[in-house]
This record gives sequence, C-alpha cells and structure tokens, in this order.
Amino acid sequence: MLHKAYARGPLLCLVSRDEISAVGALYHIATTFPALRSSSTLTLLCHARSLDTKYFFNKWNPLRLFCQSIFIHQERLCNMSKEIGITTRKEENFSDWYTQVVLKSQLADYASVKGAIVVRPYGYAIWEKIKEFIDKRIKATGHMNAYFPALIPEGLLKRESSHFAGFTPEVFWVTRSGEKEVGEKLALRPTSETIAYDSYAKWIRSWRDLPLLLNFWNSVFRAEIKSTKPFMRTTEFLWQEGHTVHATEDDAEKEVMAILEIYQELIEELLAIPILTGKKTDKEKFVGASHTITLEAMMPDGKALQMGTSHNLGQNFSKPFEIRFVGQDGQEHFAWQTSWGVSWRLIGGIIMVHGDDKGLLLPPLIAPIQAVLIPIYYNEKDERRVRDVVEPLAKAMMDSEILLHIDDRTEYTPGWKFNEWELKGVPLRIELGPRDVEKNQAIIVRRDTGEKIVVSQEELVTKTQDLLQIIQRDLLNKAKAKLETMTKTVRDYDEFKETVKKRGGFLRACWCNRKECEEAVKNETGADIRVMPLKTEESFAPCIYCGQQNTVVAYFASAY
RNA sequence: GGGGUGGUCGUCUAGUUUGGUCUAGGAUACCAGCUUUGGGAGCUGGUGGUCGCAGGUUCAAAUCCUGCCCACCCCA
Repeated sequence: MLHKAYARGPLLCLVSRDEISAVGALYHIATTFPALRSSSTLTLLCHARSLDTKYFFNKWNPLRLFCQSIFIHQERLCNMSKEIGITTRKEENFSDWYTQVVLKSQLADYASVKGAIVVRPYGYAIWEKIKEFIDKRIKATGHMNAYFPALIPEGLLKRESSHFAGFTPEVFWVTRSGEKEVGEKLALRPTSETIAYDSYAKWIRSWRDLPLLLNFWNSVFRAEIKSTKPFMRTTEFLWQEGHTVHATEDDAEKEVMAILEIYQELIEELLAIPILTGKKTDKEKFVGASHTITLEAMMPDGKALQMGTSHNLGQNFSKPFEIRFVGQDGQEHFAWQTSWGVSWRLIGGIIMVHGDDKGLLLPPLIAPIQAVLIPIYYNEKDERRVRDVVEPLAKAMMDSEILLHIDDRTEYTPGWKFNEWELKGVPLRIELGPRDVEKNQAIIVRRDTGEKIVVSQEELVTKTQDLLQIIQRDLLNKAKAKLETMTKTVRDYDEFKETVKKRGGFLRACWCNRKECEEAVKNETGADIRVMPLKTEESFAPCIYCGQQNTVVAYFASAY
C-alpha cells in the first residue's frame, strides 16, 4: 500500500530529475523500510550506495522532505484512529491512561506552576455536582458556609504543637510583601483549623452559642509534592472543610458520624464507588485529632484512595485556642470540636474506578451531561424533519430533569461525535436521524456496555430515566464486585508481602494494636493500615507481624 | 532524597550525534469554500512557531556549554 501510493510515482519522478540525489534517498528508505527492498527501482539504485548518501539525505532538502512524507504516511496509516482517543489501555499502563483521560476528556490541564492544575469547565461541573449535594445535605442539618483567610500568621499555626509539627514540612510561607520583609511569616493555609478557631474563640461565650456548625469551600496548599497527578496530587486543591463546635463530647461524636453518613451516601450512591469506613490508627489519624473516621476506596491498580475524613478533635484545639463557654451549670468549659472534609480527589476516584479504554465514564448522578442527543441529517429537508422531532423531545426530557445536551454542531460527523462523547463519559447517547423520524423511534446507546436500544419516541423520556438508573446501579455493582476481588484475608506475613507486591488491594489482617508493628509493616511492604472497621470484626489470627495473640482486625493497603 | 528520560505551531513530531541550504519541514487540529454526514469522510486554499526559560561560546545556535523551570519514569 505504502510503496504503491507514495514510493513509486514520486521516486521515479525524482530519478529522472536528479538521479544522484535519488540514490541517497533510496538508500535511506531501503534501510529504514526493509519491506520496500523488493521494489526493482530500489534494488537497482541501492547498488550505488558507496556514494556519500548521508550527504544527500541531510543536505538536500527536497529529498529529506520526501523521505519524511513517507515516514509520516506510514505512521498515519497505522496509527490514525488510535491517536485521537486514549492510546493506552487501562490495564496496561494505568498511570498514563489516567493522565490521558483527564487531559483528553478536558476535565483539567496542567498549569505552568509545579504541582498545579487548571480545572476546565467540564471538570469543574463535576465538582459543582459534588458541591451541590454536600451543600444541600449539610444545610439541611443546620450548617452554614463561611470563608476564612488563605494566609495564616505563624503564631496561630503553631498554637497546637502536634498539628503544626504534622503540617510544617509542607507549608508554603509568605515572607515578603512588595519590597519589604513581612513582620510575622504568613502560611498559605494547609488547612483552616488554626485561623478559624482563633475567631471561634471570640464568638463563643455561652452554651447558647453552640453548636457552631460552619463549613468552608476553599482551596488549600500543600508543598513538597514530587510529581503531579491531576486531582490526586496537586499543591493546591479544592475541598470543603467543616468545622463545628459542640458543648459535649457526645454531641461532637454524633456530628462526626452524621457527616460520615452524608459522605457515604455521596460516594456510594452518587459516585457509585464502594468504600470501607472505619477509624484511622493513631499513627494515621489527622494531626491534632483525638480520632479520625475515614472512607477508603480501592483503585484498579491495587492502591487505596482516601475519599474523605471526619475528625473528632476532642478538646485538643479548644484548649490552646481557648474556645470556652459558660454552660447551663454556670461553669466555664472547653468546647468539643470536629472537622471534616472531602476534596476534588473524589473526581480522581470516579475516573479511576469507572473509566475504561474509551475514556471517562461518569455515573449518571454525578454527570454534568447525562444524555447527549445527536441529530443526524443529510440535507436541509431532513434537517427540518429531524429538528421538528428533536425539539419537542428534548424539551420533554429537560422538563423531566434529564441533563440533556444536544450536539448539533455541523462541523463534525456523527461518528466523530460518538467517539468524543464516549471519551467524555456521558452515560447515554441518543441518535435520531431520518430513518428514526420515519419509524417514530430513537436509538439509545449505553456508554457502559455499548448496547444499542431502539425505543419509540413516546417512551424515550421514561426509557432514558430508567436507563440512567440502571447504569447508576450497574456501575456500583460492578465496582462492588471489583472491590470484593481486591480484598483478601491474610493470616501469614509472607502471603501478606507477596499480595501487596503482586496485586495490592485491601489486606484484611490481624494486628496487635502496636505502633511498632504498624510501622514495620509499612517500611517493609509499603502498605499501611488504611482503616479499622467501625463494627469490630472478630479477630481471627495472631498479629500479622509480631505473632502476638491479642489482636484486632485491620485493613492494610498501599495508598495514594 | 537518589538516578534517568524528555520539552520544537493547539496536538504529535522531523531536524540536535557532526552548528551553516532551517527567516524551522510535515501530519493532525483550526479557518474559508466546495462536498459530505447512521462509528473519528474527501478535495482546494489559508492562518498559526519567542525551537521550555535565562545566560554563555561562535562570524553563525533548535543544534554546543552552564543554570533554572516543567512533565514523565525508575529506585529509596
């Protein structure tokens, strides 16, 4: 194909014009494409290769260009269709696949600052859906949004010593303003506990001021990031942080668990990602918390992803920040506090868990576009016919609160659009062309299975709604099955090491509750304790590391 | 923390070994026109590049040297 199309004609032409130069080109071609040597023209001229072929090839521009065109055409013939979409398979190179999906589906892009990304409108739309859900749920339970400064004076950040020690390696400092050094260094907030609680102390006087239930939508900065992974590891990221103050320890703990429930619903029901929930160990808990409740998901590459945390801060901050109130008993008490958050890492989780070789795949309840309607027509007459059908149908769908997008761009063919919307992960595609107008039907295609379903126009709305529900459910079930296969109960340390190394996943094992063993396992295998189940599971073996008998069940994994 | 690879129109890339014909070539994308449209169509013409950034060497730098920035991979 190649030599027929490009080599023969132009080559002969060259030979007749400048035989000597052609020799150089042919020699190069012959060494580069062995398959072409059978061409008689090539064979003949290759005998003359004692000439300084390199000279001709390098210095004689038209020849070089000609040879290049051959390279490129060959590559094009081979790779054309693959290069536009995702070129790596999810199974083969997970990391590269992930980056390609993020960039090519236009969720985000790299910015020219190390560790920073730009969230593009499509990606931000997903974040807005997450935001919408959380906002609605926390407002329904009496929380309100507020905003605190991004700059925190060093003194404040240092007030709670373990908190400061935990964050200090990754804090950005502002030390200059304009031409002058600033008096007291300012930290770019790595989290807002300290700056918020400084204010809280001023606002809270009596038990009547409690509970104080605030939430902040903002961004935080964490330095010391070695390599950037959009949504997963960035120096600045968007999140929400809730900070509440309560009169009793019991109230604080209730808050921690209430938030856990909201997160759980968000992650499992909207994002369709199954999770393990439970406590963090003392080593892994939030620095400054008395305990941390976590939600952990498993990614297809065997690494765990922390999807959200809810901390019971006890009085660890209220004491140094002097958040005190006069109780009903007339006595002064230190308050009890919680903090909790989820970040745009959730988006990373969605991509990793549901995406496939075609690109992104969004669960309907989190998709900014749930169905894309692609009208198909050949000419103006058909265009009118199709439009007349599409317009009322689209209106009916939108009235039924289906997030529909009509792709009526004329510059792309239907096939192009199909591929593009698949890359972007839209759960359903609806095709409607002249044939369908005639038969009073439409074609619905599922993104997750590729299944094509012919439906009558009358039942398009209900069928679309049904399918969205089905896809939502199927995605969760599929992810649940995957989680199950990636969770393994182990009793033996060798098996433990082997499993971490080979396939990762969650390792359900027994642990003696001592930091030394936890650290040793982490150092030797890279896996740490992600979560200890809330409902205590019955111990089934001695400690995975030291063999001691008195143990609890813990889930280990290497993590993002 | 240690080691490595790479950065050239929006994207992918040729050219870098051996500095000079490169005021940088191509493909794709983009724009215009024609034509097409049910799984990434075609033709013709056109727009588009501070060769990552800053210095240095040289008559001459995409090419050589130094520093920096960014991305990716491997090891701890």
